[in-house]
Amino acid sequence: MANYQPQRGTYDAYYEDALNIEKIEGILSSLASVYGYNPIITPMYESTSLFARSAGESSDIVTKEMFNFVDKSGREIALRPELTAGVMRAVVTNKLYATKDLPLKLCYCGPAFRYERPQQGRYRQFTQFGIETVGVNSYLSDVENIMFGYNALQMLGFPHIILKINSIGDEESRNNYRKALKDFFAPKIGCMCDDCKRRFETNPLRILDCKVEEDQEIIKDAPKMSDFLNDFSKEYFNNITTELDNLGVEYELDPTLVRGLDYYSHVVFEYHYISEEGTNLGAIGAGGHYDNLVKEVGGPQLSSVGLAFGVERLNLLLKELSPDTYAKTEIDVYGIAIGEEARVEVYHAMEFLRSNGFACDMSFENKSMGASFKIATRKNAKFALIAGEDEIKNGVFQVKDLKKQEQETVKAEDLAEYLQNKIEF
RNA sequence: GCGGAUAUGGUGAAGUGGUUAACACAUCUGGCUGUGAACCAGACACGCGUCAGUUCGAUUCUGAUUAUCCGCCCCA
Repeated sequence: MANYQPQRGTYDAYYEDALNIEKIEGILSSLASVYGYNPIITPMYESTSLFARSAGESSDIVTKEMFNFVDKSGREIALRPELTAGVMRAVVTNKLYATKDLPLKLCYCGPAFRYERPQQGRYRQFTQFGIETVGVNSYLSDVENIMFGYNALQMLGFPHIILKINSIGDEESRNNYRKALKDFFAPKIGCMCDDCKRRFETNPLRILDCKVEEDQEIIKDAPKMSDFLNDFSKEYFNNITTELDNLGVEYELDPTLVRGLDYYSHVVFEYHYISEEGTNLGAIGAGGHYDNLVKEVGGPQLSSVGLAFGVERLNLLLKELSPDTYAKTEIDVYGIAIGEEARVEVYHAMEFLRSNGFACDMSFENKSMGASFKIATRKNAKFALIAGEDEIKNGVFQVKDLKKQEQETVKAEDLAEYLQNKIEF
C-alpha cells in the first residue's frame, strides 16, 4: 500500500484550525466590506510572464520561488506567488477601471504558492487575504489601506502590533537614490558578503537589509533614502504620516524597509507581531503603494495601494496568543438514547431541533451512559438530551445543562422554546 | 538554495546489536451502574520515517532518501 505524505510545505487544517482560519477570513472580509471593498476572485494560475513582469524580473519571488510549469499545449503557466498581479490583470481584462467608479476597491482571499524552504508559518501553499485600491487620487487612500490593516489586526485580537513604514519615493527619487547607493558601495562591495555582492547588481536597495555585522558597519554610513526624496515624494509621505498621527496610530519609521516586490513606490509598510514566547514569524501583513502595475499589464496608468495578510501566520500567532478565545468546535445539544426505541425518538428530536437552528449530534451506537457523556463533553456540547423507555412513554426528554450540571424534564413539544431560553443566558 | 537538529503506538515519551519494545495518558472490551467519577480484569507498535548496506542477527551501526523544526536567504 502506498504511503502518502502531504507534499512538502503543505498542511491539512481541520477542526479548530480550520474553524479559526475560517473565522479569521470572516473577520477580515466583513471589515473589508465595512471599508467599502468588493470581493474579487481570480484564477490560481496565470501565465508565467504576468508574474515576471509585475513582481519584477530580478525579485527572488520570480527568479527562485515560482511554481511554474508548461501545460499540455505548451503554455508557460505559474501558480500565483501572490494575488495582486492577477487582480490587476482582471482589472484590465474586464476594464473595471472604465466600468466601475474609481478608485476601485477590491478585496480577495485565496491560496498562493511559493517554492521555498518551509518553516513554521511559511508554507509552499499559503493563504493571502488582501485589499487593493486602484486609481487612487489622494494620499488618503494610502492611509485608508494602512488603517484597514491596523484595525483588522485589532479586531483579530492582536494587542501590540508593530507597524513599520517607509517611503521609497517615486521613480525619479528611487533612481537617484539607487545611483547614490551604487556610488557609495562601489569601493566597499569587495569586502562585503556574497549576498550583498549579488544585491549590488540586482537591487542595491536590498543591501540595506543585510544582517551581517561587518556589513552593518558599512551600511550605517550609507546615504539615506529620505535625503533623496524629491519634493513631491516628500510631501506625499509627510501627508500620510501626519494623518496617521492625527488618527493616533503608532508606527515606526524604518528606513531600511524596502520590500521584495519591485513594483512598489512611495509608501511601503509591514505589520509585525512578536509573541510573548518570542515567536516572530516575520511580517504578518505587508503592503505598499504602486504606480505602474496596471499599466505594466496593459491598462492605463493608475496609482494604486494594497496590502496582504498571511492567514496561516495570523492563525498560528492567535492560537499561541489567546488559547481561550481561540474558537472551539462545539454543538448545542448531544443526544443520548437508552434502547433502540428511544434512539429513533431522540433522532427525531435532533432533526426537529436542527430545523430550529440548534447544532445537534448524537451517536447511533449502543453506548453506556458514561461513554455517551464523555463524548458529549469532548464535542463541547452545551446540553445533553436524554431519553429512555419512560421518557418516550410520557412524551418527554431529560435535558441536562452540561456546564451547570442541572437536569430538567421537558415536554417534547417545548424543547425548542426551552433551549432557546436557556441558551440566551 | 546553504548550514544545523530531529524522526519510536492515537498522544507524550523510555530504551537495547539478539528471546514478550518500558511507562503514562487516551481508546476499546468485560465486571458494575438510567448520568459524565472511582475501582477491578483484559486488549491495544508482526513495529521503532522510507530504502539499502554491515552483521549469524538491527529499532539500535553506516549510507542514501523523505519530512518536520531552527538559523540564513527571502517572504505573508
